[in-house]
Amino acid sequence: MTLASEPTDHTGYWMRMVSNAVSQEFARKVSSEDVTVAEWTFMRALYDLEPTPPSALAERMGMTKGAISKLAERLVVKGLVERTESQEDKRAHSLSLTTEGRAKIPILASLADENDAGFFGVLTNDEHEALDRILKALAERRGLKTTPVD
Amino acid sequence: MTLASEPTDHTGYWMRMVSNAVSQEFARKVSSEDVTVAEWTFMRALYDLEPTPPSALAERMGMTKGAISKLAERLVVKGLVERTESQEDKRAHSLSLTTEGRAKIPILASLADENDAGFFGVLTNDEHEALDRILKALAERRGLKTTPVD
DNA sequence: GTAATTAAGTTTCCTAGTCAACAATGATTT
DNA sequence: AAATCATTGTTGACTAGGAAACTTAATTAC
Repeated sequence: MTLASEPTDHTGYWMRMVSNAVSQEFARKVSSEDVTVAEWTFMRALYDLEPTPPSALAERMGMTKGAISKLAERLVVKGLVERTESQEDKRAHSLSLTTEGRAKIPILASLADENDAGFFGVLTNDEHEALDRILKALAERRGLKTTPVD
Repeated sequence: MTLASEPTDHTGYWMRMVSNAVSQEFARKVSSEDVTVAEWTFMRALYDLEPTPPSALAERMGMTKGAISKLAERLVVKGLVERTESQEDKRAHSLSLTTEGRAKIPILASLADENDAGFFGVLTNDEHEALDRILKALAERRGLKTTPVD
């Protein structure tokens, strides 16, 4: 017997290898639009939810409120997101995409489509379908829910 | 038609969600041994290669030499890794596990085994085998090679 | 109706990477 | 043998996120 199992014996090893590669390739693509993957994830969530308080984004993205606060600030500085003060609750505010931010959504979305199609295009249809099915089953059975950022 | 595809339409989305969950769970487990995932990956690579120059680890782990330099330093401080000056080349040195570091390998390896088995244990054998097969095919066909850290 | 508690966001400090500049040494050219 | 060029590893400036302290405002308890 050996003292230590091989890392390559683990599904998690291959999972991370592939996942990192997809993300890195996507990061490279979105950087052409001067946006990071986290920023895209944020904007895409906002597109579905706007106007929404930062706390909802934190929940959805599985990030701390501190991280969301800084991420939002970066996007405000870039002119892609704007804050609106709440009248009922003076502590709170809501976030929305600016016109410029909203205009970027379809562009970034098609980069995301392209990236996924390109990366997983080396699989046969059967393989691709099986992979999707198994990943979704895993997420379901393990009760995963937050939108992955990195 | 919609302006933007759903993130959940992408295989990469589910991939990241699952991969992040495995990593986070593993990070929690290894922290009980006062080690980070990057540190474990480093030590496990060293276990196979020692004594080896930092540059080889950087290559294997897909990290910059700067990152490796700092990671090695942290492990030296923890007493898990040691440096040996090279005689032929005064710029170079090689890294090895200390006795203490080597003693941790089987412990951490079994945490890794446990983590993988536990996480993917919700899959049927057929699903698990299919997942492994497809991930390896993907890595192969896309020419991926570095040991994933995070 | 005031005090204590809870909630929303921000800020500070910390960790862990990248990238690029660097010092020191070694290799190559001429 | 000197000058140039390449390589090894470290350092410093910067980025991005987490944890927890903090500020301000709202809610609850009494």
